[in-house]
Amino acid sequence: MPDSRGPTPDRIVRIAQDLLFFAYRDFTDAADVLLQALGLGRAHHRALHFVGRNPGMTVSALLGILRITKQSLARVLGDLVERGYVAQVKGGADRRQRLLTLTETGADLERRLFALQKNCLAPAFAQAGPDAFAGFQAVMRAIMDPAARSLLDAAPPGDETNDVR
Amino acid sequence: MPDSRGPTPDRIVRIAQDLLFFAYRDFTDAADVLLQALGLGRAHHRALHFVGRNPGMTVSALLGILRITKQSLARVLGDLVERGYVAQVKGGADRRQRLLTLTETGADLERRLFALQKNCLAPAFAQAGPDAFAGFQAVMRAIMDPAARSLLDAAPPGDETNDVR
DNA sequence: CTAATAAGTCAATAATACTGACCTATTAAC
DNA sequence: GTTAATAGGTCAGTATTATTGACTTATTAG
Repeated sequence: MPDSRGPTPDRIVRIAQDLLFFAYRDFTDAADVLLQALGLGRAHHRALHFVGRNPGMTVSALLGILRITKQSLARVLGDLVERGYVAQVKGGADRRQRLLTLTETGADLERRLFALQKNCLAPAFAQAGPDAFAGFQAVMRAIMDPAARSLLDAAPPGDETNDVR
Repeated sequence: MPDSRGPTPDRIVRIAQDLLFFAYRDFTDAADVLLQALGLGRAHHRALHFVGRNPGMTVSALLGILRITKQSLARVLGDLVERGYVAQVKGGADRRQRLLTLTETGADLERRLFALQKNCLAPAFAQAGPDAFAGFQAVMRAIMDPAARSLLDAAPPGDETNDVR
């Protein structure tokens, strides 16, 4: 008799491993041309992205998201501040904190990097359709650490300076 | 009047950036404990994974998938061969080729690493449901390079030694 | 006043990757 | 059959991103 069951659980996980590797590889590759032209790396892009998404965030919060050490972040953040992409201001409530924001130049760079990744992602979502995107979102959220999930839920909608209104 | 349109395209791309970062971060983290205990890194895991998925593949094919240089792969592959996880045999049709396969020890290690990632992924898929997985797959496939997509389609189903039959 | 916390810093090291140059064995093309 | 291209390997030097460990400065909290 034919096997009427769908793919086995292991098959599904195998497929997902491949999907995650290739999609992430090509997603991150998208911004590399611009980064390389500026002498920046992916670590800089990640920091720029999360500061842009969470203006006024603390250094600790950024460390928690990136899951790297303070010393690793120091180099990256130092570069970004030195080049005028990121600004640090003392916290109002807690003056030990250095709240991170993008400068205008930084926001501008982030938008250009965003545009490159949008070129990669937007056509994919358009082709797959809204239902597929909803499934994608549900799966990706379920894969990630619960802490990251609630972090996304708590995050402000963020500026949408790229949107045409 | 309320805005009846869904999220703007830019909003969707912003969300996807976060989803890709966090899901990939936690997916890759899952196998780290075992890798570290063995003194191996993620690069070793990636090589082991793709050789396991494509037994008898050429070195060139692996380089094309990983998108690293021959010299970078040399270290990783050298470690794996030296430790008896990967075997190289001369190609039959083209004897310049060194076809890559996992040894029994290598397949065993790969299964243990697989189990760790399965712990991360399988519950997520179970929770999200089969329709969500289909959407996830459609989106991830659309994100990746067409070459990678056809590579997945061409790939053999792979052994499923982990499956309970 | 003392503890803990937020952040920064110096130094050494590891993992992963790169460029460039060069070599061997084998296959393919003329 | 000589030549050119290909598959793979190797040596040397360097860059990026990350680590551990030790220590310092502000500032806040108990």
